[in-house]
Amino acid sequence: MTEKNMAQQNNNKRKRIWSLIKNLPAYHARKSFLQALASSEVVLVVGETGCGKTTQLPQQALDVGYRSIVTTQPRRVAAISVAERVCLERGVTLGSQIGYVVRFDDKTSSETQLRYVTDGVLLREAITDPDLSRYDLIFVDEAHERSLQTDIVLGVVKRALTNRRGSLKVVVMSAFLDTDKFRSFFSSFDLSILEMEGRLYPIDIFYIKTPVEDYVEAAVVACLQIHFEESFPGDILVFLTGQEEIESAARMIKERFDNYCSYLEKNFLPCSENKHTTLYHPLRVYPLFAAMSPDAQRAALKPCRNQFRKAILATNIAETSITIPGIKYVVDCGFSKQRVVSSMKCLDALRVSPISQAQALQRAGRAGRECPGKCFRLYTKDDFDKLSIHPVPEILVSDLVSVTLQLMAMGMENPFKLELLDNPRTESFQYALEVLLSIGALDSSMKLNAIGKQMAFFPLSPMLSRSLLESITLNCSSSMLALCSILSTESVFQLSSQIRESAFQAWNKFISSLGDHFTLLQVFQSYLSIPEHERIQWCKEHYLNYRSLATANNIYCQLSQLLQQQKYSSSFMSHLYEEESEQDRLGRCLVAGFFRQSVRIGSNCQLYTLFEPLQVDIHPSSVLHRRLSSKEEGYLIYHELIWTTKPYIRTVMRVKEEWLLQHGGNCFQLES
DNA sequence: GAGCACTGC
Repeated sequence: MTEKNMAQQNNNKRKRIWSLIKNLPAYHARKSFLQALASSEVVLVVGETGCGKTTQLPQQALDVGYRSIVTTQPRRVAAISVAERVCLERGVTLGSQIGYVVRFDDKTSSETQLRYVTDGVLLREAITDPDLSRYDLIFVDEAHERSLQTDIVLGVVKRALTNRRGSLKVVVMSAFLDTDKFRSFFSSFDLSILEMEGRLYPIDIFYIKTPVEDYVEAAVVACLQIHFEESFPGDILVFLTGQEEIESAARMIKERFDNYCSYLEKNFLPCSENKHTTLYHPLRVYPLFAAMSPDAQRAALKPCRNQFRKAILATNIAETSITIPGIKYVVDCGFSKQRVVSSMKCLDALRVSPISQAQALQRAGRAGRECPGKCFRLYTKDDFDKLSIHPVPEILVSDLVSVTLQLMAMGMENPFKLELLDNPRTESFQYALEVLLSIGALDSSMKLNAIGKQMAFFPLSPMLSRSLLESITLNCSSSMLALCSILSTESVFQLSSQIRESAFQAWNKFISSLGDHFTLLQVFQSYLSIPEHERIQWCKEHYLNYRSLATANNIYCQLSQLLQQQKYSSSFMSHLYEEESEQDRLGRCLVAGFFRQSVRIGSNCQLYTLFEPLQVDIHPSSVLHRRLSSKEEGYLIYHELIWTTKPYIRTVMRVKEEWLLQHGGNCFQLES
């Protein structure tokens, strides 16, 4: 028999094993899952939220003798809460047989056989163990969300399957799956597909008859209509796109509801409490978005015991991240803010764009978790049909510098070759390689060098990693650790229009004339000097975001530990620039990581980026905004470039020309 | 003088 024939026969054998098991009730699912697992290398499980796939299937695998199982989740909270639930179901202590690992929190031990992890954690493990050899079974959950990390995990897992034929099995789980895509992605393996029945209650979906111009107005009307016409109890969840929309909708609902109530009371109702409550129930409005304080978020989630009806106005944080009890009605505006691909490199732009059908289903599903519900879509059925079925995979619109470094650290010399569900444009990878080369992570043959390996070791952006490594050489790593930590977190300055004056006054003492980097460092170092139990109060007094600072502190501790593990030899350190101030040395380190993001100050404070021919402005939130004198010359570096009404640079600092010359990766030379 | 959807190591 020829080789070709043998290959063909093997292929046929695989095809025959492939099976499709449709809509299994839960009691059948158990048997079928174990059969599928026994006969295939890859199992795709499709099932809505609540079908028990995440909690039940890994336990079944445990019961039939798999001894090292991992289940990945895109989000921390999910990994933690699922692990806790499974432990409760089995009556075992968290961290013994079953545990979880998320950043800053490892609840596993040597006896742990089933671990729930975020996919970022698994990718980090893959750097030291690219074939994931410590696991015999890997579950990848929420694959339909197509997050950057999940897509990369799927690529790495497929590679491990190929390298470890026979000793590894994979289960991909999702709510609604592009089955064909996943089937062809895993076509070289024995594959089973399992569909499990969800436990969602039926949801009636209503469309608007004619398109609306202003969906915020439409959402307000819909919300009030539901309140007055639909049965009580049952809370309302309204999906809008951002803080501004949510706040104005909240104002409008409150206003109109109050007006209507006083109109009713004046004209129809005697002032009797009883009659009052039988004719209409009170309505309370709660905003919900990520930037809110945890206290305010909790208020929106607190059950109201049917004393009034809640209307929660949320961003897509309520789509996946936060589950709100008591929701019976969903209003969906059909839009969300999404990152859009930009022709310009390293430029973020958010735009309000139509959601996908999958997202619309997800939003509607929020109405049927506890009882039959209703979903009111503020768009026509025609418009729904025109929506794309699946969301744009994140990998197609993301910056790949970090991911490329990680893949190379796993030993892939050519990350282009990793098989992925959707391949990013070649330019994205090429750009990533170009960046890595220029900041010194690659040698001239484009292979990862010692510095690059070190950079991948830290959970930081490659540019920050580069700055951190430079700071070891220049003997200022302790302050750089703090700077890296605070630069890795979201904004610490809490903006609110009412308290602007007093907030600016409170921030004044932190401000550094060099720019935002040292201002932030000043804030963080002051925060660290405050006793722990006084920190929350201190943040309140200074209008600072406690959550961000606490996260920065966690990162700071993690980075310090990692740095200690590394034990850099003294040959790594130099005595260069010893006579300079620490600030100057820190500046040099930042330039070593971020010189690609440098800007020349031209006449009249016109700013031009040096790597892309682009004129930019300093964002009004920067301490250097309007602080450059009209005759000032020189250079700046920035941490972020964002496109809103025009290109803005955010988190900006002044740098010296000689720093660019000496730490700019040989990209600069003096004009003759 | 403008405005930051959401995750993650």
